[in-house]
Amino acid sequence: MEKYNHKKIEKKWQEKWDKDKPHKAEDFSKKEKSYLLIEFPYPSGDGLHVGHPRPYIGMDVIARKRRAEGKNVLYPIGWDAFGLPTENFALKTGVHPKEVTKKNTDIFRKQIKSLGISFDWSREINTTDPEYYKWTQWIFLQLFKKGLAYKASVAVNWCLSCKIGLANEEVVDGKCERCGGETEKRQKEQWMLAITKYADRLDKDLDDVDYSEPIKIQQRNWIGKSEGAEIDFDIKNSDRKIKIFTTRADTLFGSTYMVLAPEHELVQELKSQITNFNEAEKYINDTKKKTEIERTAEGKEKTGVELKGVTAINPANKEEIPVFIADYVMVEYGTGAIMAVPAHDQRDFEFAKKFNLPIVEADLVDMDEVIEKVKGKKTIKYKLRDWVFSRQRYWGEPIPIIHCDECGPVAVPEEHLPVELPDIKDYKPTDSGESPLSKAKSWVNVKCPKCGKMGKRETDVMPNWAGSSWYYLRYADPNNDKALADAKNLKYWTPVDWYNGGMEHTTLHLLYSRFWHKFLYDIKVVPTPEPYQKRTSHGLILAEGGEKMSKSKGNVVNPDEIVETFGADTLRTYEMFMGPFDQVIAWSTNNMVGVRRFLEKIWRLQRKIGDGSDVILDGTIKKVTDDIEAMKFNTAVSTMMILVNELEKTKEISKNTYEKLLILLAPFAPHIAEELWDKIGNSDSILSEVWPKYDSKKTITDKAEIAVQVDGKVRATIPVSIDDDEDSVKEKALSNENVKKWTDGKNINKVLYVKGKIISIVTG
RNA sequence: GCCGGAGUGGUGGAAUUGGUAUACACGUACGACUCAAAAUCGUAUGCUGCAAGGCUUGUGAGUUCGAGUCUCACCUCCGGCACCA
Repeated sequence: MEKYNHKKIEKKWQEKWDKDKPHKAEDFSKKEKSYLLIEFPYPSGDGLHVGHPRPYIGMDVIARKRRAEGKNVLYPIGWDAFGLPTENFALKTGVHPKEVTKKNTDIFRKQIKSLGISFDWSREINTTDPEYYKWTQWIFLQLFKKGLAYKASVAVNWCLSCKIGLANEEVVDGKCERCGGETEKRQKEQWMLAITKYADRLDKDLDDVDYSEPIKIQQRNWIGKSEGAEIDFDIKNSDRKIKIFTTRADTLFGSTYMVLAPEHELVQELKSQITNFNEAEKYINDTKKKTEIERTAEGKEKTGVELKGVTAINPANKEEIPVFIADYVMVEYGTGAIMAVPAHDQRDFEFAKKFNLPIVEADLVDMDEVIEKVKGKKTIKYKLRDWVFSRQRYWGEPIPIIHCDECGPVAVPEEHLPVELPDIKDYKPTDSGESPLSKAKSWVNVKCPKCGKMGKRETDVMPNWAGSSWYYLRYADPNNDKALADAKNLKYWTPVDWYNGGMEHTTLHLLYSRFWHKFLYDIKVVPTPEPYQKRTSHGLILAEGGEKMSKSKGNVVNPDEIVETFGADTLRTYEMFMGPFDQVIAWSTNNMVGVRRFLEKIWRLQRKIGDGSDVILDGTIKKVTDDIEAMKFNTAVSTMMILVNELEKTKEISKNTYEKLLILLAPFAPHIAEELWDKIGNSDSILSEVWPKYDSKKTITDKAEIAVQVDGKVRATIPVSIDDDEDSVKEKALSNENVKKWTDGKNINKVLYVKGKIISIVTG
């Protein structure tokens, strides 16, 4: 018998799959469709590390199994290739981002192919391809036409080192999500997408999809739906009112002062009435100067200034109460103003203590009655903010808008799409925040499509989340030049049946793409209200010491080396076996050895094929089948290991048993499965084999033995058969020698028999 | 602070959802094969004890014939959110 030579085998079958394309999905096939999706990678210059393919392998196992079950599986791949690292690398080396991207995707493609993932490579897409981003721009224009893309002057989170404005979702602990650098607020004209218009549906429709519970909860928290009421407070000697939002209208009687956000416009409007306006103005300017980190780092110590001369009237008890500005109230949320109830709110309490304000317990009253009495209005507020969509960099999709002095922002006519990125020499970002594209004068200066006068192109580009917000639609029809995808294709393939990705994208990509999809649904481009029927997540793979893998720490495990020395099948099966799929786990090359041994055992089993009787496989088949669908890949593998250990002990095994084992193994270790399938005399590929069925009656292991407990402790096991009646089993248990030893001289109070499981004897 | 998730051998982890805790794998020890080593195979391996037995799923209580699993309180770790009214 030849030795198991993974290099030879894996090369052989990968070349065959490349040629025969057995993983190609068929549009409009009569078979039941199954659209499986992983998050398409960003092709970085470093290539893959061993953690990247974990989700690809997991979904590949499911894809291969479902094909064997007769489904028409779409399992596609592409490249999310716009973004900063490529641009930064290009800036450093002088190589154009386009070329960097080409080089990186070539490396990634080669690496992924070396793992034998069954992607349908005929549908490969790339977000930086003009034929692709043409449709990203097209979607933007539809948003623009419906008023959901608009330009506004907003305080954006500005990353000082990337020199780029960030969306709220991209700021973590006041720092840039990408580079970890400090951010500050800058007032800038930005393109915004009105995701808040969809807040309600993005929250509510989570009821209709099969996402894992933590994902739903995290999205709901981020959307931050909060039901309450808006109530107007009169201002003494003024016809203006202060509108507040509260979820606790029932505490209105305990409101002893009010707070406006420093940036609240009412502060300026009441200027003439405020006797200490200089003091207030200084506080407002100080607040503006603070970066996000400073504002939260100073944290708990409350600051503020009373607006002297301004007195509000509590509508519940008509009491006159003072009005403050303080930075613990945010302009962006609610109405930017609050009624403070120090007896019932921790923050108000701290503030009241510091400023010696009265703390009054509110009587328990009915919320609805109070709202009605003070003529309040029930409303719902969300924490979700509109999406800052402008980026002042080069390597992104140009926003297809032309600014005209006469007409304002005008959409580029659809027949002029794509607006391609101009080739420019200098695409360095600028401190002023002006996009590098503004330097391409001949590109920028164009005629207004509406009036024909000279106008200027928008020079901001889209964020890297744009192309990924709809890519799963393109896979349904990747080469269409009339539409983002043909309606027929979308009707056949969408929604995505199962989408697996990282938990870190829950409030970014996942939410953004749900928003775009809902919009496309509203304008009747896509046939379903939700893009993804089911969403699961995978755990990160850490380095051996339990730290995150990173180039700088030098602890990156390269899959190429593992494939070279152990083989792709070992790598694949180990990544499935190492632990629960959704859990963070540390890499261990030592532990991987066990999986290699397992595959070698299967390899050697081929010698034993002979007259052996069929081993009852039903239990194994059921367990592997169910575990794969539940993503419990680790126990699926261990179930096969148990079977293989058993087969090793027998002299001869039947061909049928061995073949079934190979079919079960194939989704995990496809190369060795194909090779062995071929070696034992099959002319067809194992890929055309049908997933084995099991007899569910035979999977119930009618245990030959059950345990006997005396006073809660197992004292014996006795043989029973499924037909034994209760009394005879009890009789058998009580007459057992070991049991007698423990019941001797005691009263037997109770004997319980749980069929097929246990006998419990209670003595007194 | 709030919202999730998790604590099981020397290690990664199993446990049919209330029914024989520690499957599977790594590691370790001993044995077989070998001149030898590697590979492979076999046996053992939660702790304690010569043994019978006792103890054991982060800690403490509770429910139950029976708890890793359910309830309450607490501790620790991981993830998310955070002056959000």
